[in-house]
Amino acid sequence: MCAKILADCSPFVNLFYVRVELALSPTISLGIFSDSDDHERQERRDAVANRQLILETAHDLFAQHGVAAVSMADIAGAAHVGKGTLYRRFTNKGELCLALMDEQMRMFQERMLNQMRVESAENTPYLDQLAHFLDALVYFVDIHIPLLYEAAQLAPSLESAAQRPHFWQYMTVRGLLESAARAGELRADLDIEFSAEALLAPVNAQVFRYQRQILGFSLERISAGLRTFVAGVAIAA
Amino acid sequence: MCAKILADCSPFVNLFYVRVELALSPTISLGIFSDSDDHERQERRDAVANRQLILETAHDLFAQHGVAAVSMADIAGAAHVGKGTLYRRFTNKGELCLALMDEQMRMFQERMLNQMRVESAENTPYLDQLAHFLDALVYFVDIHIPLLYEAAQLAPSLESAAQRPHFWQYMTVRGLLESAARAGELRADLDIEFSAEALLAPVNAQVFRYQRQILGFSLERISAGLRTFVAGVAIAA
DNA sequence: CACACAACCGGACTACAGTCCACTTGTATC
DNA sequence: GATACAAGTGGACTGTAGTCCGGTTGTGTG
Repeated sequence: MCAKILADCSPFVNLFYVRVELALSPTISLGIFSDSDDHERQERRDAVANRQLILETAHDLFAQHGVAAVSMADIAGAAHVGKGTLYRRFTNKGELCLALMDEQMRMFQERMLNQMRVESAENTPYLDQLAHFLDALVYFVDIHIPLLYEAAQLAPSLESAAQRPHFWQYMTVRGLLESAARAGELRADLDIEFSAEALLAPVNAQVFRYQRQILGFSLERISAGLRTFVAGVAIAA
Repeated sequence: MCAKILADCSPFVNLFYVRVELALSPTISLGIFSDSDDHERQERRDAVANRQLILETAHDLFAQHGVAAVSMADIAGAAHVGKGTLYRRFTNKGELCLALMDEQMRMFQERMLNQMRVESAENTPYLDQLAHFLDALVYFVDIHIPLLYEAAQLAPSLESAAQRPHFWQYMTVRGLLESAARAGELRADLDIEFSAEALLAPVNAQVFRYQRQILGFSLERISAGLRTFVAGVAIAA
């Protein structure tokens, strides 16, 4: 599925951005690009209430004891809900973690999208836009690292939703690199798809957490380092 | 502990290489740099036999059913050994996976060490050495990715042994970058420690597996991409 | 309003990682 | 060879993720 979306995508940042956002919206489970009223049989009212209840309960428990220390049974218990109900709403703990940051993720995407629109209008070089994006991403990831890390560890299958955060990041970076290439900002020989992955690799939850907690890198340092690597893919000035 | 070793380490590649290897040898559990006969009370003969038996059994089961599909209980059962015994030898599944590739890892280190010695003698630029190292690493990681991935997922604590493979890779890359810096091959502003991490990030088991299995990148492609990124940290020619 | 059925719910159940501890055995010492 | 005890051993036990299924309830249709 990812591959299909990827293949279909228009190279224009703004366009595919919105599309990706749509495609990955959790309320629209099927019908990838159908944009409005596919009333795919709504969730029942009690189910919606439960989802909300679970999310709030999980949020509180996570805040109180840390993500890793809270079990699914704990959440179900605290929300006075059976485990079956919990797992019907969120197929695994990683999914729940992702759902918990869904709204903020959405806002972050929105913000980045806007920023890129503005910067494009101002003719900011695409590689600068890329650096700005990565900078913002570093700070965003740092805030949500407990949830992101947990989600990454508990992803059962590789194709699964745990890759969702990574996916739009990838599409964005790739889009910016492609734009940069068209604008002649890039070294000619560059493998854009690989480069997008490589630039995002240090922001992978596992890698990022290691850099922060074991190596003690500051956010500024990581961000600056990434900026250097972005500069590395530019044509020699 | 890692931090300490790291701090103490001589910047000379060859030296710290050997030291790291020594320090991380699984048979020498304590006494980090004591180099020869600390007869730290040997394992009992039956224990040694069991370790071997377990390793062989695990190897066979993994080969037959895949790493993920084999449980610790399976291994214990097939080896006619209690779970207590199994866990006394290998504190978790990740540790067992690492032990399983210990010898080949050792040989790989040896090979790389030799190669770097030769290339240094021939005055091969350090950045070229680095590219060669990363190239070899990509192929090595690919062979052992099932074990490496499992080990990475099952690492309980960050400081734990699961970082062992990463650690010497890091020391090597960092050492090469430092040598390159001294030789004036590097951009002046470069953050060497971060760069070492960033160059290795695409070889992180999770990231690497994603690139291979979902994105379908070939080994050649990854290797070539990394080479480009190494070139990116060089001074403009 | 009554009916049907899909969606929902709770909690018992399985499978697995990892711990614990009472018991056994190898080995160093005299 | 007898003794002491550290090291090793097996398997019962705990805690957690995730599945399953019989019973319940909300909602669209006549």
